[in-house]
Amino acid sequence: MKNIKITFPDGSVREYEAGVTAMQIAESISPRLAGEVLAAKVKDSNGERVQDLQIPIAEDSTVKLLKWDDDEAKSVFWHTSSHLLAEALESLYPGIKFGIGPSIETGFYYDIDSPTPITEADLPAIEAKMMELARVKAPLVRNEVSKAEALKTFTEKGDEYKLELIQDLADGTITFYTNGCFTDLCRGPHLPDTSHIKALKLTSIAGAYWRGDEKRKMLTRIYGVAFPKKSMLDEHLAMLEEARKRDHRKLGKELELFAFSQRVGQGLPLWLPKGAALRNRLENFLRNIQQQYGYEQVITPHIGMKDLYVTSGHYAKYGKDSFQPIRTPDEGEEFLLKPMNCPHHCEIYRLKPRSYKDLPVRFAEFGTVYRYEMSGELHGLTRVRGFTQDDAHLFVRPDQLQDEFEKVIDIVLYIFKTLKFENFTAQISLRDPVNREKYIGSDENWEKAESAIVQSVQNKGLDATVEYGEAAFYGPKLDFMVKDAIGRRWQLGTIQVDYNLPERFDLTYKGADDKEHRPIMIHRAPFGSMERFVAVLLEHTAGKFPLWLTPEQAVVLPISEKFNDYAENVAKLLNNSDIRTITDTRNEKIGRKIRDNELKRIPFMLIVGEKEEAEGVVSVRVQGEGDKGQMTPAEFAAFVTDAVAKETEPINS
RNA sequence: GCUGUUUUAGCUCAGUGGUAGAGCACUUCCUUGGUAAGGAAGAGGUCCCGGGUUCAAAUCCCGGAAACAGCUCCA
Repeated sequence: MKNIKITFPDGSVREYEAGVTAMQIAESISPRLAGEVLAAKVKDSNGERVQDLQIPIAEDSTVKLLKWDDDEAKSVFWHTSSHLLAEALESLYPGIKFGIGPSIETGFYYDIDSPTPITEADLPAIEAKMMELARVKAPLVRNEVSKAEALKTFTEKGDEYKLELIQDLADGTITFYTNGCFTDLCRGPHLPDTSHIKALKLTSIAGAYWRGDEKRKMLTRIYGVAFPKKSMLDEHLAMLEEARKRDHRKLGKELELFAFSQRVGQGLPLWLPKGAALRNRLENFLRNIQQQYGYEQVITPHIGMKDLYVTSGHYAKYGKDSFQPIRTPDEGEEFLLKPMNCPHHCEIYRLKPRSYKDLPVRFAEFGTVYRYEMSGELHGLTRVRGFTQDDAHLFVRPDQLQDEFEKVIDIVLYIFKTLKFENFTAQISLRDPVNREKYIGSDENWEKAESAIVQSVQNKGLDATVEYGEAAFYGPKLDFMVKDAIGRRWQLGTIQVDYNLPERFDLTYKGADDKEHRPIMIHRAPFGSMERFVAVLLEHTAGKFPLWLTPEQAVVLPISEKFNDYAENVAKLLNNSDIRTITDTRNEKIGRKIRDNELKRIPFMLIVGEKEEAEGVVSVRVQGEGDKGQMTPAEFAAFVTDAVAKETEPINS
């Protein structure tokens, strides 16, 4: 028997007989490893792949034995869990048909078409069945089958969904996996057997269109998550519970930042006094930065003639699915609520002839726009029908594009740094290479714009993913995404190159050659929208905003009503020094006042009683930390002012 | 928009075909205190909206709205 060399991630090499399996390799190293290993990542002359532990390895390879801590192992684990779910469903609901059942970021799901409806109430019974089946320690058996065989199997079973999937596969690449009585069309890989699954929870049930197509049948999707240890499941559920407490919709209500009213309308947020003040501070913060970068503020109306959007091309694309035109007493006169600010800004650009020496021109506006999002899409402040973009449009010469694009990246990164957003990802969105007809503009311009973005990202050392097919219909873009409390991904900042609108609005500038040239437009919004940004900020900070942003910075707590006057004086003094200070003069004990104000997340509590009044000081308590000793109100004001300045240090220092 | 669930006091939520409930918050009174909930009394409701069934509907049925989860969509 021939020997092969297996190289491990640490560089060490061992020899095995050809045909050894990853499981046998693990066993040869240690029994404990053999117990923990879930799958193997094998790299040989055919490339790198994750595969079953039982697949023989025939040639010299690099092998990584994957354990739970590897994300790839988790995927395998959850993929097998979805097969376990299917097995349980098939035994509980005879005649059930299956769509697809993959692993996802945190868990797995299976799409099913059941003859009897399955509801949330049925989930515990399904969980119990799954655990029962898992304990049997059924191996997952891999079988390679021909397309004809595969078709025959599922024709007999009467599962049209699997048949449709098989039709799309090439002969010779089809594999089945069987666990217990359940056989599924599946590429794998899988766990060696189901006994690794020690704890699981079916988390939710919802409809999902077959193959993601809203014109096709809606299947039932059951979501779940599974773990190799019970304690891991408990931890995971506790984490979800914690995350729910950070939900911006809950915090926004508790902290009285924003609200919705059925009478005002769906998806139309009402900013309450504290929320509005917070938003104003954010806007001023960005205004200051933009001023340093040479932006000019403009203000444009909330509506525009329908013709404006016919010119921009938006009417043709979105007209039917938007808020419908506003009519006037004048026959045939129609206005649209503005769904974006760019057309208005283009008109400002057009107002006078521009010279190449004037460029770049940068128009910024906190512009409120209205989009008729489908009702099922609305979500707290992250997806609304009326929102304010921190919008700006830069009109640049081709030779300025790169530099301007990079400066916008600088602004976005500065904002994220100031607000301590560390877990963002950058995504370059390019055209779908197949469906080019979805996009307007010439190939040449698209290629220039796409390469400008890719180059800028490289120059800034940004780690960005590239997504094809995610570009806007008028140009490619760079988006900055963050995750919310429960792992949903939202786009915040966006920078988009646009060759299209300058064309449609016939924007020009006079070049050094005395000829008319076409400027390039950059749309950009570092926050994305004020609404979404505040939502994400709320979830990131769990409502404990940085000092410079927080609605109330300090609250004065008198020990008893006898010191209310002193408390009011201290608050007045601090407010005069621009420290946002309130008082709590309720007839309550100090312990009660501390508790209530801790829960309101006010950063500083200033406790005043007999001692403090006599000495003209306050006792400072930091939210979440406790007593920090005494200082005079003036010292406290200086301290806070200094802390605020540090949080919002200007870019150039 | 689609599938499913939900909607009861300012908030969080019990509840039942026959007089509407709790805790917190609120008001008043007592208490005047030293670092995370002092005590008592009181007030507060279109039980989401509109129809139907019934002697009787907040509860059952139908329609609608909104919220939530997911899908689809996102200039």
